[in-house]
Amino acid sequence: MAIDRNPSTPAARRPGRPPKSDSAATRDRLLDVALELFARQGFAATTVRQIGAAAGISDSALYGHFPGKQALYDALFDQAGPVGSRIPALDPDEMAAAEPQAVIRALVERAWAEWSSPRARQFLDVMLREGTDASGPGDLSAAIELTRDQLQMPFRRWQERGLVRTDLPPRQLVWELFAPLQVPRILYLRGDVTDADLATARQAVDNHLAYFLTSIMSAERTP
Amino acid sequence: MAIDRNPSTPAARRPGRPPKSDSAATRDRLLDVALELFARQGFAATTVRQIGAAAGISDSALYGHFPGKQALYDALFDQAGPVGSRIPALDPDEMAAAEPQAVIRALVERAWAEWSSPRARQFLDVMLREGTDASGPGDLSAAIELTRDQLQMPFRRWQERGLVRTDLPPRQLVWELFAPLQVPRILYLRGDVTDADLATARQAVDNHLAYFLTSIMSAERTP
Amino acid sequence: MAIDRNPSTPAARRPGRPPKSDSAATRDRLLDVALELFARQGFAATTVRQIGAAAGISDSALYGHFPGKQALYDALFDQAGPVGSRIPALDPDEMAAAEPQAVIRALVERAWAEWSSPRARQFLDVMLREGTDASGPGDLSAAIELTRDQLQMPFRRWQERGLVRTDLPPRQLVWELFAPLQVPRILYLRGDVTDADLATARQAVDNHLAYFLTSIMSAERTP
Amino acid sequence: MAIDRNPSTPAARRPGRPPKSDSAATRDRLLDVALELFARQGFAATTVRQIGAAAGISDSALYGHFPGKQALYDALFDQAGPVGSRIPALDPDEMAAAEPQAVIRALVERAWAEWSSPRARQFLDVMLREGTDASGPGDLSAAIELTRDQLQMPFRRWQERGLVRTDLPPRQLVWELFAPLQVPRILYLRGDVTDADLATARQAVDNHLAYFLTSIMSAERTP
DNA sequence: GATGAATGAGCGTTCATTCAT
DNA sequence: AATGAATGAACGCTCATTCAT
Repeated sequence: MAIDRNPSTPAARRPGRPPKSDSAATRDRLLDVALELFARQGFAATTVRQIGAAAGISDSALYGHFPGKQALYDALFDQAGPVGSRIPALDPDEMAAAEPQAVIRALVERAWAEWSSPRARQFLDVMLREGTDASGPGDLSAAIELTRDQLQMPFRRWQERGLVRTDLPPRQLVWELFAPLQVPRILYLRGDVTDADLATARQAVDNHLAYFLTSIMSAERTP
Repeated sequence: MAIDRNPSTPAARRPGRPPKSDSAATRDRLLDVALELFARQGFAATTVRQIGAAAGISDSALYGHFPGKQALYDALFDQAGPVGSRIPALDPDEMAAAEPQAVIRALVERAWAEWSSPRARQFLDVMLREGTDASGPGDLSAAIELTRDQLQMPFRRWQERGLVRTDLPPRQLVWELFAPLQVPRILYLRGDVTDADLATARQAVDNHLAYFLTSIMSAERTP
Repeated sequence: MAIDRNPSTPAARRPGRPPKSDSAATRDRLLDVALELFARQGFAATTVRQIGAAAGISDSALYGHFPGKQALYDALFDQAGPVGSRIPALDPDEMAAAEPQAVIRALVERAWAEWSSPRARQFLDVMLREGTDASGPGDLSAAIELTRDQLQMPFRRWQERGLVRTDLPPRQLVWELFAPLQVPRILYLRGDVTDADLATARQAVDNHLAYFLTSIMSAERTP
Repeated sequence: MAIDRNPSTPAARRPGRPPKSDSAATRDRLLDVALELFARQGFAATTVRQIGAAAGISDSALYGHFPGKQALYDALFDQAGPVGSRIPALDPDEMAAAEPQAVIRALVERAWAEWSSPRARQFLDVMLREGTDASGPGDLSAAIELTRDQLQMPFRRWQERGLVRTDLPPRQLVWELFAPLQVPRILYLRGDVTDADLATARQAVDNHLAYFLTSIMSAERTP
């Protein structure tokens, strides 16, 4: 029968934290929700409190994981790399040896798969929005150039084998395949895409693919 | 000799003109500088103080011309209409009757002139940046559709006269001409364009034009 | 008979300011209350909201008068000059010609008047508290040195006339008069002085004065 | 030979010593670094993180030793006692019997030794800075009073023996000896003292000592 | 039509403190 | 005895907006 040694305790409950924890998971959650909010509202219009709330923590807890709002943003892009360059490359020699039609269809399919992923759509939103930073639309441009470099060799081989038209340099042929695909991507494959948007974008991709394949068939042309 | 009835009047007041200092001019100046700032920094990151200062008035004076910051933004887009639709149309019958090559070259030239104007570049920046509002990239999409509508007739006529390929519907041909041009536009024709950017964009336009013209020439194709 | 063009105005009252104004007066009030708060609590422990509230405005309005909290602090010391140097100087020649006793009594009286003013007491508090800044106790030191410079001439003259002891340089005699007076000042003449404090300080000053006057009388000494 | 009951014990546990890692040592380290930081930056501007880091533990570990930041501060002053009272007393009878000159020189030497110690300098800083708390400059005042009490007896004896002037009460003579010494102390013997500061302070002390000794010599005076 | 003093909401960030481990 | 993830309060400051002049 212990005597209550402190009967006059006013006992106002002080701050503290409730239960649980998991540092790495929280960090990842912060990155996820931040990407989504930056994509939807832009960096400046997204508040630290929103990010915290969406991740299920208070705003001040965020500072235990990142030094600040900008650092969160930077971490997002460090982790992502050049955004458009994610089309998984096929083996160059294999491509050169195969039929152009099949190879090109496969490449476009891969681009589609990459671009329509939620993460890629959100990164695209942020990239288009935040023009001033290092990670502006310049990234998109760099991604296109990278693709041109990677694919010019197979196209040259196909030209040498007489499978595709030879009146234009291979780098331009790659451009004519991929650059137009960025248009449905930019117009429809955004963070908040609807099913209708997806269908519209897919239709545009298929149409362009058909046009491109018929346009590069070898034929006599007068440049 | 008229007697000066008011010897201290610094400027003789002319009869036909209302005395108000310059309301409309100030309003226009506000729209101009706001567009420039929104394009460069985004809506959220632009303050009314900045806009006022750039227009040569105090921030509170802005509220004499617009009910608020958002209203200024809205007025900008009300005044502009669908952004990409500004390609001055040629006469449809004239187009249909002329040589495709010459007409298409002229159309692209007009698009280039429109897109490279400072105002159009700034509007593009704002549109790409502010995705949430009514005036997001949807406008770009609408502009492309509008062009497709306006130009499908001449292409159909050319098809009927055997001047361009017939394996694809005319609306798609228009798409294949104009949609790819949006890529250099979006990547390089921004508010803060440099001479190098301009040259790069122009080169891409010319390259695409040459490719397009050779690709739509009538020829036998197996779809 | 104007028609009410806007009968559905919901008219939620938005922010705004109530009435009145007077820029310079508000600025002065801010300086006053800031000095008092800095003296009582220290710079770091005083919040901008406290200063604003004490001056009768909101915290954000403060930024219309000063660029920030530090600027307010700096303005306070720019306006004040070296804190201890405010003892109004007497005319040097007049001093040298007069009786030492009377002159010295007058000087101490002036120092007392200056040091016991509310403003000087508050400045002393702040100075002693904020050791890191340019306006730390170094100012006190500078003030003492200044006094030594200003008064050494009359003491030398008195020495030459055989009115005060000659075994010590005049600068030290000045030190022995004024430096000890800083002790009651520092201990009792603070921002929150009570009547009892004032009396204690005054007693210490009088005691020291009596001691000093008898100690500097010319007499034979063996150093 | 005792059998090791716990073969995985990394360190053999010695019988007589409590197993707690170093509680008392950590506590002392916390007090030390807290004093230094409070002296340098002030209480409000010093964070518990800084204190913890300087003591080699995390901030939350501090709460295992003290209930909070304020408690640490209080512990510091509980442990210290009245700050200026640390001048080690000489034996009263011995003092009264000896030559005033020698005794006074010895006393001043002890005061100097005490005041120039790092710990005393840091306490002085904190005391002057934190005026609001119980441990403000009132402590300094108390210390001076204490010294006056302790030394008035020897001075009275010297007066009775005709060795020092009798026109002033012994308590004031003590004041005239020690109070002025607080001035170089406060101005120069701070936490961050430089060698130049030390030399300046020492010079002031020596000058005052010489002046005092010649001023209290017995002589006929007319009050 | 314009100014400038003022406001209230809210922002990014810091801090003393709590608690499960 | 110590850690580290978390909290809630508060801080300095910015911003869009109001209103008397």
